[in-house]
Amino acid sequence: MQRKATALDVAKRAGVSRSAVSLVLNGRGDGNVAKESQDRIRQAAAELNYSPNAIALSLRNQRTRVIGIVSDEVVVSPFDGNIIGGADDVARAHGFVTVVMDTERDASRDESAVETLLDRQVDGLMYVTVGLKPLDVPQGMLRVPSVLANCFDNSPTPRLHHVIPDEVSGGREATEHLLQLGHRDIAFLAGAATSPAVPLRIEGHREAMAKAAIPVRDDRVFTAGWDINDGFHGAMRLLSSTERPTAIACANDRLAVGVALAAARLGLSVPHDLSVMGYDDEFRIAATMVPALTTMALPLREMGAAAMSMLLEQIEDAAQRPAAAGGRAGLAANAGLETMVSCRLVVRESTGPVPAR
Amino acid sequence: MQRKATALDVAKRAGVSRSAVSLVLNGRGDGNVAKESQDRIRQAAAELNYSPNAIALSLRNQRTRVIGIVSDEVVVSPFDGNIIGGADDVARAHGFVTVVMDTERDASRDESAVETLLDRQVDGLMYVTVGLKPLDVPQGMLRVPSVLANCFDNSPTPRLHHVIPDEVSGGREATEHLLQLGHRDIAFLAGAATSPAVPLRIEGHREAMAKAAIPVRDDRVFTAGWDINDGFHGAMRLLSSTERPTAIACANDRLAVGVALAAARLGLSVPHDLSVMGYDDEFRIAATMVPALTTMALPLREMGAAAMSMLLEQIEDAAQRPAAAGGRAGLAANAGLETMVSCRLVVRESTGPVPAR
DNA sequence: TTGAAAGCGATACCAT
DNA sequence: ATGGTATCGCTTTCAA
Repeated sequence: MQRKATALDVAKRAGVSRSAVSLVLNGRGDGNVAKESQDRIRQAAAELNYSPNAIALSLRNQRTRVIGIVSDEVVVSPFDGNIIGGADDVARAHGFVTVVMDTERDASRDESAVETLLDRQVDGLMYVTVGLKPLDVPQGMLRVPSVLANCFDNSPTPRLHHVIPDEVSGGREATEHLLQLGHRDIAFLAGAATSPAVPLRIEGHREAMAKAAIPVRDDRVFTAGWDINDGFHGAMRLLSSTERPTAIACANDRLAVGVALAAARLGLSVPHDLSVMGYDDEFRIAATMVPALTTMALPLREMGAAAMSMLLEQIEDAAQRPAAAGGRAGLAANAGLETMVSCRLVVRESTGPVPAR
Repeated sequence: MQRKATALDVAKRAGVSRSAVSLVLNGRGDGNVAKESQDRIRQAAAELNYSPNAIALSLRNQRTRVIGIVSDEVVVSPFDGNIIGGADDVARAHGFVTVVMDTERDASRDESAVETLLDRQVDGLMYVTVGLKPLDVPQGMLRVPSVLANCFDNSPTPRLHHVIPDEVSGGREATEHLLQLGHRDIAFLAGAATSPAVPLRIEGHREAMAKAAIPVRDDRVFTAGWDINDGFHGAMRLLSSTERPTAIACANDRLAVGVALAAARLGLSVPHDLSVMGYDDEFRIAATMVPALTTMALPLREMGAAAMSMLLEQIEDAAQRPAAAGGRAGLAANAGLETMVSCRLVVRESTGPVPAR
């Protein structure tokens, strides 16, 4: 509760001026301050347990070293969470702190969240979404360096850089894995039709099938939803017919749990009678399922890290070029506005060779 | 990228002094500033889209309206996340912003996270953990108003207020629900032995059984772990014997998923042949399981909200009594250091009447 | 009713 | 080598 020591306290104790304290503690003592004074200053600082007041620093330097993150649904999601985790790692490594505001899926709170952050003079802004989606970029994000993670600027002329997973190749590689195991009759249980990720993954699936010269049956690919019960019902439909697929690729791990449940209920063994693939490599689900799920891991932490690196670079650039040239020049010079990060196949126990006829 | 308007800009535009602007915009215009000037000021502010610089405000007022939250594992957890969500709601309603630092289960980062937050002059601190646990309180937390959520001060003489769930009654009510359905042979699949929540819930279970005058068999209560596979193996052990329990209460929902999986594999129908209970009401799991899980919901948001209210009160108190009386007086005056929040039974489809013999 | 000035904590320039 | 001073944006007291 007692007040922290200030630079003035340190100066008094060391018998020097505030300026000297500032110079020494910022490493520019040599050549400016006598060695003896330096020692006294450092000792005094240590004794008083001095560390500079970040607020005063921010006001003075006109940079807060704070990055604002707006998320549509962090708090209940291992997805957003991991993106933010990856972003935070990078930020911390550069001496930045992140403050995240969650709009809890209420898009009308976007603008005000951004304004709040802007009032606090954040050096940059990042918007993170749970699932891949187009975003109506809040106006305020155009006023400071900003970046998008897992979403993209939903405007005719995109203005912000975004980092997204490569869903097409994710879908393709998932199917390729199954193909390699000898499967020919592969069903694809996609997520909810509203997600832009869904058509992309399906596209990947079709590419893989085409390459293997296997026709894709219409009744083997459909949108189900994202939850366990959706997977369960989809699987029941797929598996009840006599002519059932030998493998089911799912658009996320919870769907795969539902599929496994259905299989168990039908007396089908996974992976012996049926191979099941997940997607996401969801924490606490995929690795501990029985059997453990083969899945396509979303590169969440990498995405967050990439987005933050990008953002920090922009901020650095803007600081170099003091208030000149309209600010966005640095970005325009970039190769493009899009960074795609690859998904990663994780092979576990829920997939296996196609059963003998 | 262009600089924001300051109070000075507004003053110039309205043809008054900065002081006038400050007074009017803070609602103390009447009696101090001419009505005419007030109008001009408000209009100028609107035109310039003025909002005060929160950093300058913080420095001036010596309060930042920022609450620092340290968490051991937010980013991948719906648990911490919901506590923080509840806390953030309350903070926002009072004009505060939260900044959360995640230590990612590395306790050695506690102190430095707290120091970082303290350097940024947070008005208060809150520590949140994923599971109930004793906490070695970081020194820095004693220097500003602080509160603990889902953890408690692990020191001979606790100093910080904490908010935790009432695990004993949670365990008891779960078992009572099963008892009411007619079950007599009830197994209890507890989590990992290291969690302090486990003995508490078991205690509740025993209380309920005792009240119903049913002896608890030693082989019906054991610690399994927290994951799907743990539930699966525990259930296989329980269900393979000819004399199997008619109900299994689990210490979390993922265990229950494992149990359901085992049941399906053994050809047992839930809830017809076997009732299964979860715990936590985990988002995206419990409600969408097949069958949907009856579970004991942890009052996460309520806990976060209660903790934040508590904290904000402390901060208010401290502000009233300017630097006087050693600061902690307000807390000591409190009834106690502990707030317990009840769990809530959520009945869905995985529990049913005991099967006829 | 209004404006001038001090001060919050730190940095950087400019005299000395 | 050293210390005084202006400055960041804002609130608040005090004099006019």
